[in-house]
Amino acid sequence: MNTGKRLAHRPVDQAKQDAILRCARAEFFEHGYAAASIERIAATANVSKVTIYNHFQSKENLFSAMVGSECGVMRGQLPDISTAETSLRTELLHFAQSMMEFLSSPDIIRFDRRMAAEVERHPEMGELFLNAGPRRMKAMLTEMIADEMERGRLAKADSEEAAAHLYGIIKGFADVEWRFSDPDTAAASVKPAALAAAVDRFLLSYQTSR
Amino acid sequence: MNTGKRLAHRPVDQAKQDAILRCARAEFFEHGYAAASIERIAATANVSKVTIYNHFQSKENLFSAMVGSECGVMRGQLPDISTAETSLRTELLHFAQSMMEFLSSPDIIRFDRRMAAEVERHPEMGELFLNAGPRRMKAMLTEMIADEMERGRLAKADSEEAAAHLYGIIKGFADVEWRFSDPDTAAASVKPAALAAAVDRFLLSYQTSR
DNA sequence: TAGATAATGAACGCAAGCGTTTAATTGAAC
DNA sequence: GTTCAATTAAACGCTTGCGTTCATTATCTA
Repeated sequence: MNTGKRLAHRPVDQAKQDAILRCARAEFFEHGYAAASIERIAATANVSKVTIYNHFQSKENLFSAMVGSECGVMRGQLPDISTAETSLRTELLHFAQSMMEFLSSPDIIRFDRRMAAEVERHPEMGELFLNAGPRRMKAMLTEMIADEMERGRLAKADSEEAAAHLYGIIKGFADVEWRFSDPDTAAASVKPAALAAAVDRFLLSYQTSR
Repeated sequence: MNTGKRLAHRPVDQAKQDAILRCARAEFFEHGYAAASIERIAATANVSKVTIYNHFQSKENLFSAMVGSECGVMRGQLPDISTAETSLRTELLHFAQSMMEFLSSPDIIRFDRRMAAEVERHPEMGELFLNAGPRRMKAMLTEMIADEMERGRLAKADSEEAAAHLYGIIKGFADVEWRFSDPDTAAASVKPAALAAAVDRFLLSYQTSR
């Protein structure tokens, strides 16, 4: 029977697959879906156009694959929430810092921009992205805050709501500026003093009274 | 000499101008700059393609004009900050309400998406948009908060920073969800209770102690 | 009514780019 | 070495769409 067993004499070149996805990412990010050119991707990846059509079946498909892969990468880069034993303020500051570093990285900004634009044509990709990024981050943050409430370092309240408040107070207007300015200078606009101020304001309304 | 004096015998049809801009808006919003079609705009606006090229000179130009006009419209729709004599909490609630209504309207969400995507190719339009919308709102909010600090209903602090905190705590994760989901259902997700909670948290850290 | 301008429709040249086909070449597995 | 899928380059048909030209029609002012 030989069910599915590969008897082939030449395996697929995985390096090419990766190169295609990498170059597709760059092309789609720079030009958007419609204006992206498969032929340009092929040229950049040093690959024949036919090879692209053999691996992925269409432009649509290639785009989906790229987004899926990118979401995977993003998942691995989400800011981690420290589990070290420190003061609450230090813990929150650390989160604020790594969250803002993450959100202000040019890659994430460009990805965010493109996804927002393509959602009109591909609503399911919006869901994909939300689940891989923002909602994941929200869940992590909510859990961390719920823990702190349990532990008594934060006043008991709706942890999901508190997570949104912390997230929002840290971001302020920053993300808006980032999305409409040069992504390569975004990270530089993150001021540690502002992060501290935001965290302190959050603590003022959520910290348990002593 | 006849300096600039119009001796013409048939005036430009302003209605057509407007129709073109209106349809251009729809086309650009739905397909993005690259995939938008001048011919489709002409057809939708019941106008000859040549007429479009007579009024605007190129696709680029038409896009710019559309964005400029749209920014003007947006300016006129920004949430107003009440000057009525009410309690601080009521004032802030009113702002929160109208801000969220504004930001969650499908038009604004779609405009935001498209602008973010086109900024890569047209950085100056990002500035245009920022100045017409977000920065304007930030300035209004900052002023309102500075007034309240002056008046003593809010504790003295950096008013710009406080504006960012208020803006952020009200928004929470909402704008992210909006940007990547169906714009037509966004407005429905605004919960008055959540607005009140956000405003109350803001007041907890900024209201003058009594 | 005459003269000038606005608007139209149809066709054109041109470029880009998708997705396919073909014949030829490469290279790992056996 | 033989085998056979993976890969390639080149060309093709096809569609879309920009921006232009031209002859024609509509509409306003004087």
